[in-house]
Amino acid sequence: MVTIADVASDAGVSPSTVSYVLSGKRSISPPTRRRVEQSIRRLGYHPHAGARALASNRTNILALVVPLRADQNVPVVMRFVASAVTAARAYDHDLLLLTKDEGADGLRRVAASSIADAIIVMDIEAAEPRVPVLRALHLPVVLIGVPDEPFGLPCVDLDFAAAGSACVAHLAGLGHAEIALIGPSPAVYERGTSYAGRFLRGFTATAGERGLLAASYACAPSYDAVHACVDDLLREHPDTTGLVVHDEAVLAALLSDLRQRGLRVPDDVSVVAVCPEDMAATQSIALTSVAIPAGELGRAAVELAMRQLDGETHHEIRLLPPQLTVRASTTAAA
Amino acid sequence: MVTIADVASDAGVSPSTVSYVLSGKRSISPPTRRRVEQSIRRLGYHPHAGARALASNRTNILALVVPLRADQNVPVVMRFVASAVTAARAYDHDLLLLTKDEGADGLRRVAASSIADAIIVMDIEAAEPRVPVLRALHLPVVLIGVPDEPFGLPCVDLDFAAAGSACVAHLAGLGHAEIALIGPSPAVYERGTSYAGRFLRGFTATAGERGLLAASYACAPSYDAVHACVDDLLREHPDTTGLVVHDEAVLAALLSDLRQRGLRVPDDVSVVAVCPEDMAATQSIALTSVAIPAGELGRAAVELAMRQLDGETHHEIRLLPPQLTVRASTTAAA
DNA sequence: TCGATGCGTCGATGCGCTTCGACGGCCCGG
DNA sequence: CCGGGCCGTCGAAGCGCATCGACGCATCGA
Repeated sequence: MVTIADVASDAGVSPSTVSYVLSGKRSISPPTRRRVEQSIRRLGYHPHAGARALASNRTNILALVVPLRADQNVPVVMRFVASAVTAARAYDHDLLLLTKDEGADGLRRVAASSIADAIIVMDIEAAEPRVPVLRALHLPVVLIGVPDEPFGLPCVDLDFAAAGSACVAHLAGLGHAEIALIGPSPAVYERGTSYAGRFLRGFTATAGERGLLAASYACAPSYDAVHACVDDLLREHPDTTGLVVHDEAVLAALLSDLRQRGLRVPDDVSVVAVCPEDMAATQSIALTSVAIPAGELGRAAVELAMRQLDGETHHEIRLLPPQLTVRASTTAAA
Repeated sequence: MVTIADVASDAGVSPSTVSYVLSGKRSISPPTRRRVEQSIRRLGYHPHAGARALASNRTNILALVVPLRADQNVPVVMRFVASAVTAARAYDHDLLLLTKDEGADGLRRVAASSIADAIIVMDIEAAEPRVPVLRALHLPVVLIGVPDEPFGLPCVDLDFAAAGSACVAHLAGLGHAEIALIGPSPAVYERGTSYAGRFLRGFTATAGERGLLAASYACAPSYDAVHACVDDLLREHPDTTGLVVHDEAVLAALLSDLRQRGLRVPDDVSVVAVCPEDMAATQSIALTSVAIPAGELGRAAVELAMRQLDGETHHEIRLLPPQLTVRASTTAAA
């Protein structure tokens, strides 16, 4: 193994000088710096992560706690993870993956063993039980999602209320008078995931302001459940002409179900989806949608973490504004 | 921070005794062990990961290199990651996530900085350029997928040749005489991903043995591409009654396309899919399928890694046998 | 009864790095 | 021409742990 001492003797300097070249914490003369950098490259030196962590109390590792239930929203989680690991690498950090299953003990373990410099937690519930634990950790934390009581913990999320609002406003602008929300499966509501409620509130409030009739359904992501849900919807609100779908897992089934019923999109029903961009574009019809900016969220979360590591204690709640893109699935009401 | 010295003085023993209690590498009398364990629990002691790594040359971290292209096979990757992290935890290890984007340099970095004890690499291509690098790393490595030249590196994968074979055998058994394979998008073949070719070989060989007419198409995962692909298929092989779909991204689009053409599944065409179990069950019709055992693969990969860390150098290539489950999408030929 | 054996525990050492204080040489102002 | 200050570099200490050799005590056979 190549150590800092090897580099030092190769470059004819002391180990501490090499360290300072690497960290930039003291000024080094250009010629010396150059010699050291050459030696580093030539020997392929990389500091031993453990030794560095021991001496500096910094691991250059970010922990990310993700939900790995299969029922979850897999593509969104995956995109989030992808952008987080990329963003972390841009700050010269690595990403350690933890599952929600490990619970509070897992968080304590990670903190106590100094395995990571900060923790990013996805899938935050409204009454998030991990919040007190996270606060007691004395470690930088970033939440993806907004619990009812964030207690000063920094949060990042899509502004779901505004997203619900935007969907309704779009349909209202097209002259639709009766609309319905097809929300995520009942399980999501039961779990108390905060975004579902926030979206629903934005949806309902704006429908009220605009004077629209607005129903709302929760639907599990299976063809049968979707079929039953649409049955209910058409029975209870036969004049519905606008649909807002807040669950990407349901999209394919819904579009297929509508087609089988002879309901054309957008001629008979306009559909607005809340889903990742590329998903909206690759359904059987290109969907007007509010994007779930998983990539931006991942980046933002890492940024907030890094900022805390730099000593800023800027306990903000950053809600990304929704972006509605009009595609082929919505049109003016008849 | 609670250190081993704190535990030691709390329990009235020396630090080394605490260490031996933890590692079990020397025998400790039951009373002492009990006192130490109590102190550990009471103080909430967890060894400092960096210090442990420095002293023992073991990090208790496994690195996992995943492809994070969006075009990829997201649900399968996610399942794999999920099971790998769970399996790793069962061995008291954590999972560090790396992206394929980092390439060979990333592998060298991880190895040189002793950040992980072993590396698991997904998305192996037939002519995998990373194989020589991985061999030179002097670190335990496990490949998910089988390159043309594994050179002694342990591999885990589904036996795709057998899977292709099983699909054909199932359709042949039902009396289908003319079948077609709808394979992954041309991009996958171009990249030289090894599993696509192996599946195709199994498919073709068994079709030959059984005397079936077998065509094969590569299809990108979009509704348009699927439509065009089915156009070609029906024009060139109008008597096809059995379809093997080896790309889960294409499934929903294909089923929807067939329905729109008035082709009923399974009455007019039988469909066998290669996809994760739950995906097969949640399409518009429950699909006869060969499972992609992402969970088992993740577990197996971690096991092979741990085994190498235990000193075994059992450079095996473990191909999991395919499991075909008959569901509602296949029936006897007319 | 005495030496040999083995079990349970301890102290010291070192893993590779960061960081702090110190020091020598240089430049500048008086 | 001399002293003070600054810049660039070095040496030493210590981060928390695993591990090795050593040691004391009890046990057993001769």
